[in-house]
Amino acid sequence: MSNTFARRLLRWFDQHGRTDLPWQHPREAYRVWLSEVMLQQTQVATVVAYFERFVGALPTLRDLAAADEDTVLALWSGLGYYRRARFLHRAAQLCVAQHEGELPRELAALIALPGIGRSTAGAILAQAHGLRFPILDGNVKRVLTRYHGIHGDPGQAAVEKQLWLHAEAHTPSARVADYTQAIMDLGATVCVRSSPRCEACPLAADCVARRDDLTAQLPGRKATKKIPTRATVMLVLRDSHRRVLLERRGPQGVWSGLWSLPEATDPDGAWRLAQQHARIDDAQTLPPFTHVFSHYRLNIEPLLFDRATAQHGIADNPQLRWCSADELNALGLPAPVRTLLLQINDTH
DNA sequence: AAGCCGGGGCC
DNA sequence: GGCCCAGGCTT
Repeated sequence: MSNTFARRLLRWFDQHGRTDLPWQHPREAYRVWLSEVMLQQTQVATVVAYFERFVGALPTLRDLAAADEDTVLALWSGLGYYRRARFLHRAAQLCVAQHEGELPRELAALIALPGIGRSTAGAILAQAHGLRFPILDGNVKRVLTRYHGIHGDPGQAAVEKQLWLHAEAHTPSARVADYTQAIMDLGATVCVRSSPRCEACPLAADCVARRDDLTAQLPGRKATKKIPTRATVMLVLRDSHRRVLLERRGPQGVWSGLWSLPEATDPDGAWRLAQQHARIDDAQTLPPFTHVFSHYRLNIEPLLFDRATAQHGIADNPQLRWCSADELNALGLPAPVRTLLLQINDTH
């Protein structure tokens, strides 16, 4: 094999690669796909428990396709980027309708499914089927920008195009599944963002960043932009049975499709809204807290309306429901809302 | 090309 | 508090 890059990487993988990840046993398409989607912008250590719970509840693609959306979102709750779960669900249903209940084995057909881009499609083909397709995720971008000494933000189209060419050139035709895992493992455990362990790297001998002492500069970072702050009042309407009123969020915006607390822009609006849903006597202001998203920070002021009496007609609205603490577990809730409700249940 | 979409871990 | 992480979709 003239491909010394892949050969060195595979030799390293045989000694130091990760072989105990749950989606490697068995390494089949549905599990690889699920892991890839969960791992989009979420770290391995966080994903493992979610993955095992998810495949425990929905072991096959057909199980996923047949599940209702609340079940899928509940299994996803806490992972974030909930659109990923909705795409996953829809893609599974498309596979049942169009591909005999299996993921297609063609790149274009995979990319045509919602939530699967070129890199995720490549990972599925390479890992599950041993087909020679490159991937280009955050780990591979870091390894390649350093190895080839490529400057600039890897998110820029021109830089990314260059990286795809390198990724393609390095991918071997044998042991593709192991190679794909190997280059991700190298990025995750050796060629890490800060203080990479170059002394342990099989590619160090001809790595440009290593040679020129540029590992701290590469990969280039995009200019940081400051994020705005928004505010909201969250209504905790609780009845005499300690059930809380939840409202399903719409299809647009953050937390789409999740069950959350009714919201108002200010305390006056909160009172008006609360009175539409229930008869109430008093409100208790709870400590405000901040939740940070990637693109803005949200100041949350919780307002507890205890011993509320539901107005008639609420039960007829499918977007509203009174929930006991037990029922919360079966629903997809935003992480800060889940945390808030657990705290209130403990202390009030 | 830029904006949108969560949450957790780490320093 | 800033930054990053097995990205992809929409505008």
